[in-house]
Amino acid sequence: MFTIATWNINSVRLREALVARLLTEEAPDILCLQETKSPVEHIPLEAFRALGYNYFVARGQKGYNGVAILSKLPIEDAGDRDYAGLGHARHVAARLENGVTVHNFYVPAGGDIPDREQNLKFGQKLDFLTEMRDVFHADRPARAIMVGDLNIAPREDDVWNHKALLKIVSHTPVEVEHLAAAQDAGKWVDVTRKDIPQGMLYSWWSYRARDWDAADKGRRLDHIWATPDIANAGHGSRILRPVRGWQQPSDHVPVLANFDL
DNA sequence: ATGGTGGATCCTCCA
Repeated sequence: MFTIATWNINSVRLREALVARLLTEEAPDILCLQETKSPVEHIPLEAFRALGYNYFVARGQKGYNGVAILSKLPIEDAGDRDYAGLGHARHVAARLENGVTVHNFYVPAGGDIPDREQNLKFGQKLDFLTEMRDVFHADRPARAIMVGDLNIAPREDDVWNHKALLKIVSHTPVEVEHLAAAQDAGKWVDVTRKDIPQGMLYSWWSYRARDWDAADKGRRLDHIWATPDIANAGHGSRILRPVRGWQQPSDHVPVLANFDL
């Protein structure tokens, strides 16, 4: 059995101590980070190595984006793809010794206006999702897990108020449709919702709320999916809401799942 | 309806 976690850290250099705290308290075998906001060579690895995370695969750039995979289990670099040709570090993959491939994604947020005619970034988000669909369709993944900040809350119970968010980027029908097409193309199973089918689930709360905990205007933007051949091995999903209350937190919290593989 | 916060870097962009 191994545990995998995904967390949009919003600067791994600023929050090195928070990463170390998660690794100490939860000890996932694999931690996938997004928004590292750092060139790979400047990611602080010593504290993570000291905790047993001796394996590391990442892509980065200065100031923006960036994805990394820290692992206690041996992994090898399984490449990346520049989805939508943006030149951003938003995807990296790793392979475990048992043959499982882990994809770590950071889907573009998409700006504020949900219209590709008025907002270039929204179109780029849709194009990114369309290319995910096409890649999964052309080469159907097997024995694969895909995690990350997908920047879409697909279900009505993945947001604090479905009706109020229908025109808010991250929950518009067109985004949900594009995400569903990518999910369907790979036959991906939403492991978090397989394990927790009922009830409101959030993994992100805005920095802009006066009191994020009391207002509780959250969204489930961070996901763990698996291909059908291994999806039933996934269990014990959880979202670590208290992490949002840590000192100088990320606006996202870790999402975890176990796999009996 | 609006503005609210946070991070990195450049003198503003992105979320």
